[in-house]
Amino acid sequence: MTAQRPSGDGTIAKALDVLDLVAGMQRPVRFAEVLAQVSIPKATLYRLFQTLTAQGMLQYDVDRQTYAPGLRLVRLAHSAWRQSSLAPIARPFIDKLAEKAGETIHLAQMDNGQVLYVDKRNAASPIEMFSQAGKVGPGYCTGVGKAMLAFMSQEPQSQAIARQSYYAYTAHTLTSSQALEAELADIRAEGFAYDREEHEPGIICIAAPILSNGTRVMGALSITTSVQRSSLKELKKLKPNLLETAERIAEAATTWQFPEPEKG
Amino acid sequence: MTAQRPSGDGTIAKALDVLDLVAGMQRPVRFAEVLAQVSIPKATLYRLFQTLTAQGMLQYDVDRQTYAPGLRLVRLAHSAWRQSSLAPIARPFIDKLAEKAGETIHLAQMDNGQVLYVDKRNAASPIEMFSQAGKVGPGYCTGVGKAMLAFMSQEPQSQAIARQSYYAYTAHTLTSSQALEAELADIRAEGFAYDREEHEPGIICIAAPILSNGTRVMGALSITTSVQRSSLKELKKLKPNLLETAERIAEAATTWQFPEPEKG
DNA sequence: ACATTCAGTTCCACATAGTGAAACTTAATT
DNA sequence: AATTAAGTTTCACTATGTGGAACTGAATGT
Repeated sequence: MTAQRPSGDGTIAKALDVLDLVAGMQRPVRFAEVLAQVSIPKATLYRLFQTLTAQGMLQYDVDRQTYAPGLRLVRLAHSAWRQSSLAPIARPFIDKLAEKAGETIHLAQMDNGQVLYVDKRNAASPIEMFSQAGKVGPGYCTGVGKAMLAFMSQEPQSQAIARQSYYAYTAHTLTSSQALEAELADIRAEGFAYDREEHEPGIICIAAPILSNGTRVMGALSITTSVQRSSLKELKKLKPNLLETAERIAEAATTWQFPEPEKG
Repeated sequence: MTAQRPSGDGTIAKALDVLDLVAGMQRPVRFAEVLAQVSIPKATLYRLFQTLTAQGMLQYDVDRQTYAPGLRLVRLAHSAWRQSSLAPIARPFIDKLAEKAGETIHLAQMDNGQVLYVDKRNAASPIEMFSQAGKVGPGYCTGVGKAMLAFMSQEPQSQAIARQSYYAYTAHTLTSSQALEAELADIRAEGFAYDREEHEPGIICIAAPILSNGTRVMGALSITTSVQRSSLKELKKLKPNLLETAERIAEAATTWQFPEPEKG
């Protein structure tokens, strides 16, 4: 529930861990709350907060005496999203897929064993901002998560598998690394993944990995629906569309290149 | 063109400055490029890059040998946007205004003298993701920028005014702090601001500040259109709607409170 | 009104952690 | 093969961050 990155050494790592912690609490937090969560002496933590606040990475609410992640992050993330995520490249393909499928599309990438959603297209009710991009989810019980895990290379894969919480969100959640590994083998064989109400009751999806050169995992793409609206069987009909879109995105991503810097 | 925050001391500040720089270049950059821009010795910069990359704040492209802002930022920004921006609170009001106005709505906040867009609603073509939130713009020649500057308190205001670049984007851009200050006086008197094609040719807008308790600037709201579609005169008719929405948002924001932390 | 507690802040001797000049390796260029 | 430029490693130095402890001040209890 605590430690996130390898981290450990370095002032910067420490500062970022604290940032992560604050962000992870999902609401403004008091100094003491954080202090209780970490094994950093009071004075040190205090100075860290000061620095981060001065830097705009944290925002201090004088009235409530709470800290929350600062707006500077939003600005930085804008660049990150544009430059390092698949979202800008994938956009046109996703739009097309969303239209054809008439269901919600998710685009996700791996971040530290977790699923990081970088884009979402909802055929029915459009527009979801940062509220969706940047969201994180579990790797072991989401379609995109499993699709990515299945195709990761040995080393990071086993790390990621070990890191999962295996919390039983629903009756269908895979709750052990053994169960997950078996499932991942299937996914590798089939080339795509199901989410059989494993994360949220009633919510199902099919997901495909986005593989550069057919090997390295860059992300995953999913079509989501509910058991009320549809069924796994029905959903599977979209498999060709999903796989094709995933491939197209992979292709576009490997080709993609930022405009060369002009001299001067 | 270089220095951004007060910064100066502290390893963390240095690291974040570098991050800002990389993000600011808007494309993946090579080590040497950055080295040329900063007054940090090679070895030090090198270690900074290593640390930031290890932390997921930067992403290294092995093939191209370039660095870009990392996905960890996207995750962090998600929290920042939800907790520290006006966007989640303002959303319903903006939706309503967008519908009524039939034009594009921007929600912005101040970040370090610059305008940071935190939300955008486009009546015509929906959906714009991170591509819009997190975007920055100049303070002195945008509607939202001027609206915020006009109502800032003495000290930060003069700082912000001093920091503007006064680059002439168009023939209508205010290109001196004097001209800007005169304009700001008008805006204070009127309670809202125009953008008379000052940032982009053909693009006009009206903007209102969002003031907590009628004084402290929290952000600004604008209705944008083009001279082809409409006119300043036409736009002004929406002034009451704009002002009312801004007030409503301010009200909601001051009332707003995160659910209290549960014990345990 | 006084005592108690707890959150937040400041202090300062100490040493860890970051620094940066220089040397080195590697890859690209002539 | 010689030359340049980009990236990486080394190492002595000390600036920077550390953390125990003492202080302040507000809030709660007696």
